[in-house]
Amino acid sequence: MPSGKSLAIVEAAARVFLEMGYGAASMDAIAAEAGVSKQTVYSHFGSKEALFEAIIEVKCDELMAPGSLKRVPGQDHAETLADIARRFLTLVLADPNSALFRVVVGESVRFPELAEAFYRAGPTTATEALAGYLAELGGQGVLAIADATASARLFFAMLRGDLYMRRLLGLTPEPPAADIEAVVDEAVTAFLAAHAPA
Amino acid sequence: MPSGKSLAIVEAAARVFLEMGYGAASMDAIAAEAGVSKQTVYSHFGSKEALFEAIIEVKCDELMAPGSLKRVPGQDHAETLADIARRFLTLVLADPNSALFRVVVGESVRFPELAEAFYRAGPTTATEALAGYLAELGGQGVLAIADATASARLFFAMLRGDLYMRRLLGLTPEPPAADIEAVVDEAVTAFLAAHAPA
DNA sequence: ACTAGACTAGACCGTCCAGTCCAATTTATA
DNA sequence: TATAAATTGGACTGGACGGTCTAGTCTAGT
Repeated sequence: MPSGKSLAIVEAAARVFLEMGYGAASMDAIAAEAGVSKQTVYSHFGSKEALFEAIIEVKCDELMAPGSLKRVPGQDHAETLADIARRFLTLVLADPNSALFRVVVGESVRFPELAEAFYRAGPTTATEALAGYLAELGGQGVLAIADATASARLFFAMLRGDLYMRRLLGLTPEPPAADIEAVVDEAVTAFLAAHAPA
Repeated sequence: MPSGKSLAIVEAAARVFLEMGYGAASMDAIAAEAGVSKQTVYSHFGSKEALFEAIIEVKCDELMAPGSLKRVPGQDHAETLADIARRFLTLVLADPNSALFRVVVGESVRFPELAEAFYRAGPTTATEALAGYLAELGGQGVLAIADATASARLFFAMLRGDLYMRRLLGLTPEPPAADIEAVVDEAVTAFLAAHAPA
């Protein structure tokens, strides 16, 4: 139960960490951003490391909260896949989330456990969910799926194309929906072609 | 013409920066690693920023030095694509290179020009080279290529799958050739299926 | 031998920052 | 209202680090 103060600290810390990275973020800046004294920060979270870890874990959880795989019943598989892809890309390319990823990558040497937590919360979870759906489609003969997990990974990989790379490097602002749609179309089309049943 | 000292500094700085990241790398550590006095570091490169930029640019150039697209004449297109993929993945997953990428991503806020230089040296160059080849294949009717650049990007995206992600997050050591081969096979197969001529 | 320039070792300066301490003040609770 | 708990703000410590400076060494070339 995050009281007002505690919540303010978490949110401020997230803002500062994601914007400036771990090294460049100072505890004074975080306290100021939270409108709270530094001592209060230290009584809620014992150290900078602990605060950072807490923030990253909270953000990882938030990232996965929107269940990312609610299927609409009447939909055919192409549109369902497009939906999943759209939701994935929108989430992953959004500003605070790509900033989070940048920070986790940048600090993965200093905080390997965080990188692992991120990997579990993100890629692993998403892959497993999609693999389940693909296995189902494979069973129905709608698609030719030899290895559902591998296919799920391939699907997400196809979505992490040039746009994703440019976001990762901070070269592009959050893209408009149309740009995302183009990537989704291309990936879904190619994926379906590559998994057409014999 | 890097004299012995200058070269030692560059190499030591590369090692330290890539291993520890920009923030955690101290100039004292770099000097010590180079077996050189700190003053010498400062007379060769005026500041930490300048040194970092120099190192990253050198590494970006090195990264692209192995021309990455020498085609063997008698080879069919599937094997050529597999070759390109193999070379790309081996390069990109190798230890110093993925460390470089991690650092560039992590510092892309503080050093946007470096991120841009990296993007140009890496993704842009590779994509253009492959797009040229794909356009050729398209012209011959070997593959159905509507947008050569888009297809090239898709090809590389397919290669940046789970293994790539795990390397990015520092969760896995440099993978054995067999692991790379599996990714190559999967990607090439899917890519060919998605671009089969009508 | 003389000189010039690169180099060394390490002291040193100023700054920044994580983390502590504390006296004063607010807030909550009974 | 009285008391306990949480918070504040700001001074402070200790240490790391970027960068400078200096006194002196090493090596060539002349």
